[in-house]
Order: sequence, then structure tokens, then C-alpha cells
Amino acid sequence: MPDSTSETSPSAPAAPARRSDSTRAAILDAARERFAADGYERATIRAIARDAKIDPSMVMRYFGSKDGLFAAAVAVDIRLPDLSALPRHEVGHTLVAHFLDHWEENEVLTALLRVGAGSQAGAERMQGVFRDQVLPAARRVCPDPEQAATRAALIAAQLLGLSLTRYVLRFPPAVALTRQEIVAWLGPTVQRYLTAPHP
Amino acid sequence: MPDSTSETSPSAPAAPARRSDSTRAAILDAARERFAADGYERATIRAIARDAKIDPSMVMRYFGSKDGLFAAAVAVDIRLPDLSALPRHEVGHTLVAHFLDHWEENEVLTALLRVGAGSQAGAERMQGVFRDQVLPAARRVCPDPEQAATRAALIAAQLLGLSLTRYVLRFPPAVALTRQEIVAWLGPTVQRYLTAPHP
DNA sequence: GTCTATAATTCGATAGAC
DNA sequence: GTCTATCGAATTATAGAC
Repeated sequence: MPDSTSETSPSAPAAPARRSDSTRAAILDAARERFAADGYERATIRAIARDAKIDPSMVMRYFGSKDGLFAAAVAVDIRLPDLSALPRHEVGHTLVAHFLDHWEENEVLTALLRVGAGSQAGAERMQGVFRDQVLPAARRVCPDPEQAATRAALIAAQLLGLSLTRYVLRFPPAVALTRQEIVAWLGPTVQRYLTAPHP
Repeated sequence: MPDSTSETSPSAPAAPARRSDSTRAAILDAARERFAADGYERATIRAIARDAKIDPSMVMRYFGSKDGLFAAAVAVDIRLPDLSALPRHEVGHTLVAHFLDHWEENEVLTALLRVGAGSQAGAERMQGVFRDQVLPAARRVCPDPEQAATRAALIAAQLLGLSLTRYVLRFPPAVALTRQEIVAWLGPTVQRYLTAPHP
């Protein structure tokens, strides 16, 4: 099992650029695209290598296995904005807007969601992101740890549900929504899940 | 490509029960369980046949192909309650409660969501359910057809997001929610998506 | 109706020449 | 570092005996 924690940011600052870095980046780009479009099983190493215009055996050389390639391709860090610095009533809008920005920035999140939903192993990877990155952020905003978990789960359900219908399932009315409409509709919902008293 | 529209309700009223019907039902049960747990690719005909305690070749004989088996296994009809007969302010709660009931009733919807998210072909099947069953129901409640589509998409995003985090990804805080909590939290959201003026 | 045997592919992974 | 060739395993699907 590959160590996904060793991969952090896509643009590692240290180490002088080796000649193989561009090849490596091309493989990761192609892999993200294929995993996002086809899911884990149907995204074959052969097809990814063809997209990246290299030999399939090179993928194995760089990443060891298909699992290792996937782990490297979907290594994400959800950079959440500092919510405590905002006026209380702007938190919902800000969170939704930030979420949309990062989702449309690249295909990592779509790939992660598609694979995460498609298999048990993928689901555990998404559980890890939620546990290690989303929950701690929620605890920073909400003091009661039990309530923080519930509220984070509700917000995740709403935001991931939008991503699911818009970017994965591609329901036409969900795709047609503008960024402004999404913020206007979902902002108050997220705001309520985060700040309203427990019913 | 199998004709999924020919399969409607799991309990067809016509035709006297043939001797093979129990075998057929056992295969479908096992298939739903495997598809829900493992996704489309990893749910092999061999494993499904083993669960159903029959020979793998029988699956082919009954359903023609793996695609045909899947189509038969996830043939669902979303029976939506008659919302027009309710007091306006109870619509949200009713819809959420109804949704939860049907989702926990069996594994069809989890299988459909897991496979739908995992591949393009599965996504198109979910688009079909949304287009043929959810949208018409939304138009019955909301007169403006364009608004009906938008509101239906927002509600689908919220409800499918809950199913995703609770039944597929299994985020612990989402699993821990009680039925009452879900209705209390999501009811007002759905209510607003359905009845609030367009922002 | 049921099962055995197997065809025909396809994939991940490896070995080794250059 | 790059590529050719290939192994071994697993799958869907078919053909045909009983």
C-alpha cells in the first residue's frame, strides 16, 4: 500500500527540477483526467500512458503500481479559508464560493469523488480527507466537538451533493446553474448548518 | 444494450409464478447487494452467482449479459407522495422523510448511486431517473417549468448528498444522525428550495 | 434446466535489452 | 531512462454434454 501522506502539494518547492519531473507531471495530469472520467477500474494504465504519450511501463517505474499512481494523483489538501476572521453572517456564502473555486480549479476532486463513490477503498480515502482536513477546521469554528462533527457532516452532504449532481452525474439543471445562483441558494443553507441552534 | 424500460416494478402482477422465478429473484437480490457493496466492475458475475447459490452460466441465461443483469437489478420507480394534498409548510419534512424511508427499504438506491457515480454509463442511468421520474413530479408542484428544473436539482443535490455521505462514503457523523435529526435539519432546506422565491 | 470446459480479451506487473 | 516482449491471472461470454 503506497503512502499517500508523503505526497502533499503538487508543486513541491524543494529539490532542483529533475529532467523526469515533466514526464511525471504529464502522467499525473492524464491520470487525473482518466480517473475522473472513467473511474478506477476502467482507467487503465495503458490508456493513461497513451494520453501522456509515454510507455505504460514508465508509469510502473514512477509510481510502483496502479494504486500508487492513484494515491499520487488524488493527493489533495482542502485549503479552507480562515472563517473566524469573517463577519458571522458571511460565513455561508464564503464557504460555498471557496468550495466552488477549488472544485473547478482542476479535476482532482471530481476524480476523488467518482472513485470514492465507486469502491470501498475509495470511500476510505474520502473518509480520511473528511477526518483529517474537514473535521479539524469545523472544530476551530464550533467549540462543541460533537456538534462540530454533525455540522461538518451536514455541510459536506450539501456541498458534495452539489458536486455529485453537477460534476459527476451531470444533471442538466445542476450543470446550468451559475456560480452566483449556487452561492445564493446554498449559502444560507450552509450558514444555517454551521450556526443555527441544534434543533 | 438491454432495454431497462421494460423492467418496472419488482413485483410484476401478471403471469403465473414460474418455477424459475425464485431463482431469478435470488440472483437479483445478490446482484443488488454486490453492486451496492463493490461497484459495477468489482461485482463479478461469479461472485453474484456464488451468493445466489447457483451456477454463473445461469446468470447469463436469465439476463443475457452483465449489463442486462445490472439493468434488471436497479430498475426503480421513485414513488413520490402527492405533495399537492399537503399543507404548504409540511412539504419539506414530508419529502425528506419519504426519501429516507425508501432509501433504507432496500439496497437498490445505494447500488444505483454507487455505480452511477463510478462510470459514465451509470451516470446516464441516473440522469434518466431524474429526467423521467423526478422532473415530472417537480413540474406538478411548481408551475414554471424552468424554475421546477432548478428547484428539483437543488433538492436532488441535498438529498443525494446525504445519501452519498451516509450510505456510500459512510462518514461517521453522517451515519450517526438519527432519522429525526435528518428530517429536522434537511426539512427546512428542502422546503426553501421548493417554495422560496428565486433569489 | 443445469453444469463443465473453454474461447477470447484484457489487464497489471515483470524481465531484460539497449 | 526508455522500450519490447511477455507472463500470469482474471474476466465475460459461448458451446455443448447430460
